Amino acid sequence: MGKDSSTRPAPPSGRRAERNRQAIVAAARELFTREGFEAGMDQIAAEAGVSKVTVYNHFGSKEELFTEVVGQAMGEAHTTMAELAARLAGADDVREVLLDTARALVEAGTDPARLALRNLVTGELRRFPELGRAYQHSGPARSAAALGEVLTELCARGRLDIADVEVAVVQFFSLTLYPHLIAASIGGALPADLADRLLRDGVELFLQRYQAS
Amino acid sequence: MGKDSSTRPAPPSGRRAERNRQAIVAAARELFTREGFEAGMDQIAAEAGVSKVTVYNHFGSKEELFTEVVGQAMGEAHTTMAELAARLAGADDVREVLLDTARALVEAGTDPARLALRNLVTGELRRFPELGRAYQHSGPARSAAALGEVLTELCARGRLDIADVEVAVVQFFSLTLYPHLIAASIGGALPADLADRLLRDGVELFLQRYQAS
DNA sequence: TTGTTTCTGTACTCAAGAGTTCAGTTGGCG
DNA sequence: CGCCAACTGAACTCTTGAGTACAGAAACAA
Repeated sequence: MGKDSSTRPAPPSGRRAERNRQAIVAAARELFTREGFEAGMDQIAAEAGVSKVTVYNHFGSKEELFTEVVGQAMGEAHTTMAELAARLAGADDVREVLLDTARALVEAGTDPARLALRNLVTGELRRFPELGRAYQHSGPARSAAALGEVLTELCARGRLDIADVEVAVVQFFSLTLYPHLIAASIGGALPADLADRLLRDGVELFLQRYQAS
Repeated sequence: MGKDSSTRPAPPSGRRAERNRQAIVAAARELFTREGFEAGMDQIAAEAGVSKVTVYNHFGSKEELFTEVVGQAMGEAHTTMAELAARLAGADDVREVLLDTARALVEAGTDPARLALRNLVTGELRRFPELGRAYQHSGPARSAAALGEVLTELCARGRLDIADVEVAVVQFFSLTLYPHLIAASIGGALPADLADRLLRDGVELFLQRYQAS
């Protein structure tokens, strides 16, 4: 009967509505990554070229909008790693491809927009506890799983010899990507030359341990 | 001449004032780490058992108080690493001591209060850009330098053989501490058994590469 | 003791920003 | 065309929290 008081009116639909929705999320993403969660709804609405009321028609609250933004960014993040893993799986020269993978991983992982979002999630963990878990699950965890499968595959094909794949996966991330994330988490960045040595040496270290003899 | 309009009245001095100052910083630290920068000044004053006005007599603003809290925590953080490095320097059995060092490092680095503060700094980077640099400089950078010296020393004594000490230092941190920091930065924690394998295996990996032959 | 500094408690100002209201407009679908 | 859902814009409410004012009490120093 009539309107359910616990259900808010369905979000707008239609051509225009869809356009607006996209614009809002894009604007929100832009502003959140640039100014943090402090970015104002008025500001976001303005940037999206839309009235504030429209924003609230699409997303019931700021929290909801933020969740949408972060959620959207996650899918993209994992895509990268999935592609990398695919390329790695068919490798002939493991060293070569592992180096490429590491390079691409670092490049993707140090993209300023992505880093800003990462740090944003970190900072708003208290406000969005679920978001941390979601981020973990649909980002890092899936990437780790993907890399794990590939490493297992490479073991089966006799290119690598890894006793504890779970550990090896973490080590690979640790030796390549993590130093950058750590630096970025306090607003810094690794000097280019150190980053380069770290990358080469990291892959070397990894192979020295796990390359099939 | 009288009072300089650009200079605020000197902070209170005296026995009682000192006691209060301590209490305020302690309370602020407690509340900031527990509730983030959103913790209210009223709340802090109450926790310190002091009037809000008193807080403002000692620290001109919330920003100032926050800076004081973080600054204070930094000194302590480095102390740990300095001690570890000292113990490591005189090592006979490098493997053994390296393992201990790693264990202690992880233990210290995963202390909830410290992690909370780390993540807090990450989240407030936009508000306090200097703080990131200060944190970097007086925490990680000093610790890295300390470990670097020790590794160099161990090379000189023929226990290790490291070509690029700067890289080796980062690798050591990466293989032991960083996975924990990364997990914590999105609100997670490594499963105990994985953490354990990671630690042992990390040290092994490190030694396999750098132990003098 | 006496004078000064510091502290208390309460009540206040002020600014910012989330979310709402509403009367009126516009885009798009049948 | 003609209707309705979606949108505008501007003014408005409410909450929250930083920082202040002030008059009186307590500590402390000389």
